[in-house]
Amino acid sequence: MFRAILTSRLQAAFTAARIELPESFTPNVVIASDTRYGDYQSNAAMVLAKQLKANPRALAQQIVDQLDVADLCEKTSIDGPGFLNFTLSADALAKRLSQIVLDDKAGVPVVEKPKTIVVDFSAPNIAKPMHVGHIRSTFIGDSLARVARFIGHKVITDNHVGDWGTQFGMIIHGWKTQLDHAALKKDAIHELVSMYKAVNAAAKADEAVMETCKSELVKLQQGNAQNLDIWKECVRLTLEQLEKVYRTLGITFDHYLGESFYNEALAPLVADMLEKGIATISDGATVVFSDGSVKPENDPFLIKEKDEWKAAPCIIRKGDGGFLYATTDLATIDYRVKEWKADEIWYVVGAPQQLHFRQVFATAQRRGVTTIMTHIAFGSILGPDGKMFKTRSGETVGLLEVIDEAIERARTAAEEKDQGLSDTEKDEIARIIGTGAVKYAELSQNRLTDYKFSWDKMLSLQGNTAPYLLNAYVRTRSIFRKLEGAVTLTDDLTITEPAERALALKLAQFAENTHDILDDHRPNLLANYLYELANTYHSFYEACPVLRAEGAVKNTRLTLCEATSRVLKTGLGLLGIQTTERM
RNA sequence: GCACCCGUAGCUCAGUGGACUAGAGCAGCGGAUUUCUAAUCCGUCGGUCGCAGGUUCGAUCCCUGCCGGGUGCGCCA
Repeated sequence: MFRAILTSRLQAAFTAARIELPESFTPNVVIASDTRYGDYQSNAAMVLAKQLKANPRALAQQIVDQLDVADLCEKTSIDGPGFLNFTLSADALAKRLSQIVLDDKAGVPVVEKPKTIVVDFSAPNIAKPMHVGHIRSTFIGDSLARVARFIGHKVITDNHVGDWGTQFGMIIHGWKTQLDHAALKKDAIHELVSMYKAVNAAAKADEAVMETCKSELVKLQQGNAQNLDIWKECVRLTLEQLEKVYRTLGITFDHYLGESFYNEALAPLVADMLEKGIATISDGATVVFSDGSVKPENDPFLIKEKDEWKAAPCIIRKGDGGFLYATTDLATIDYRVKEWKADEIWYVVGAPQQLHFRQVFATAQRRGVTTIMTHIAFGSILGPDGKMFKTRSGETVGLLEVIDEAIERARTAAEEKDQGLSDTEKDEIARIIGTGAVKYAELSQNRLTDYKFSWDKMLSLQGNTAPYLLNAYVRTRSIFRKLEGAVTLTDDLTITEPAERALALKLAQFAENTHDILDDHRPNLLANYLYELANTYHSFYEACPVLRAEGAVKNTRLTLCEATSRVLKTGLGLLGIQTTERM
């Protein structure tokens, strides 16, 4: 990576210039946002000057005098108040280009210290409607897992399905009284969900129904054979269908350890916490209170009410003996730490659950867990009216409906284009473009901002979308199909045209961009990068004929096409998006 | 009330470990095609980066306080 090399050269220059660096100071090099001054830049001299109370430009000059970057840069300059700007040489770019083409990771280095990372995402509930939030969790989690794995970490994906909870009281009651077996056979999830909704409504209206549901739940929890069988069947049917959905989306999990997997661990866990004094009994429930180790305003176990900080404990066992979400989460952490030796656990779960995770993480830490636990939060998907899309209101947007519609639109577009493809080919291309469009619509956005759900935007085939990126890829492949004769790609590269240079530079930056994604767990940085790359390639494509060129120029351009092809395929793959040779 | 997230162009959104004229897409307008796939490219129109202070040579970005929207806050998940 150019950025890493420049950083270490800068470091060497500080040493050579005998500038004493304060502790905690490391020179910082970034990709220039404005290429007029250079390709990479550093504000190290300015930051350091402030700390040393020196003149930034003079300090910058001292550094530049000792800086050895002749093999990389054609120009190094000091601009403005003391910025160091680096302009790469055409040779360095050409060399880098050949590395990208020869490397099976398109030039992305692996991390020095691989970690074991558990990624917890998707987590649909059995027999409860999937809400649109599952779209975000599923795509963001899958992409982050792919990126982490790609750069060398050991990644374990775990679908923590909601297969045990209060919804089963209603489901079992519904199963016994109003199940439509024919409908269940046809579409299990659909029938279970509509049954759940019907019973939910009935229970709200009629206290007696609610009581029956509760008693069915208690029977299930006590191990009643009939209820256990119904529960098992529900889980089996739902998982079967879910796997089909995941297959369509190209998403896989290493494990499906749902909530029920931890049932046996809950009672001992609570007992242990009571014994250790981490938990106490309060109003009949078992809870965890603040230990006063942090300031009240940062304490997840406190809440201010009328100028007074009051306890907001984490409940791990209800007064009636039942366990909760937090209890299961704590048991799950134990398992992941003990069995999988997780260094990190990532929870890709909506922002509203932030407080819950802060409590759970703090509790786990008190129990001695040192694994890094991160809540990778995301915002809500809003309806067209700008309000929350909520399942309770009845408005459910099925993930499958969205995907199907997207595939159909892509199919229509493929039909209109008519590239002389067979129906089977068109079907496959429509699937890739359709699912890719939906995934890209999600992943190209900052995960924290709420966004408005829009069919048109999600399914659009124009603008900053998956089809745009795929089209760039298709253009690279098309050239190689028409190429006659063999070419040794990496021989004799000569970068001269501005469009060639811009593309080579952009390609080189795939490495930095890929590594940056995990700094803040943001796949949209990769999406943005790929969009810029596709855009740069399209411009290059218009400006620089490839097949009509000759000699070293043709060779260079073909290498640029090949590198673009690889980076796009690899990068889209990290977003969970497949590529297609034609479209 | 307290905590967290968000507030950037008509619409939908990027961006920033503090710089130079704040970027895209869509929508609008004007161009480019006997094509290496136009699902493309080039140009143009469009913004006091919610408001007010502070730190700074310099703030959309950091700090404080407001305003607006959203979410969460003891026995749901």
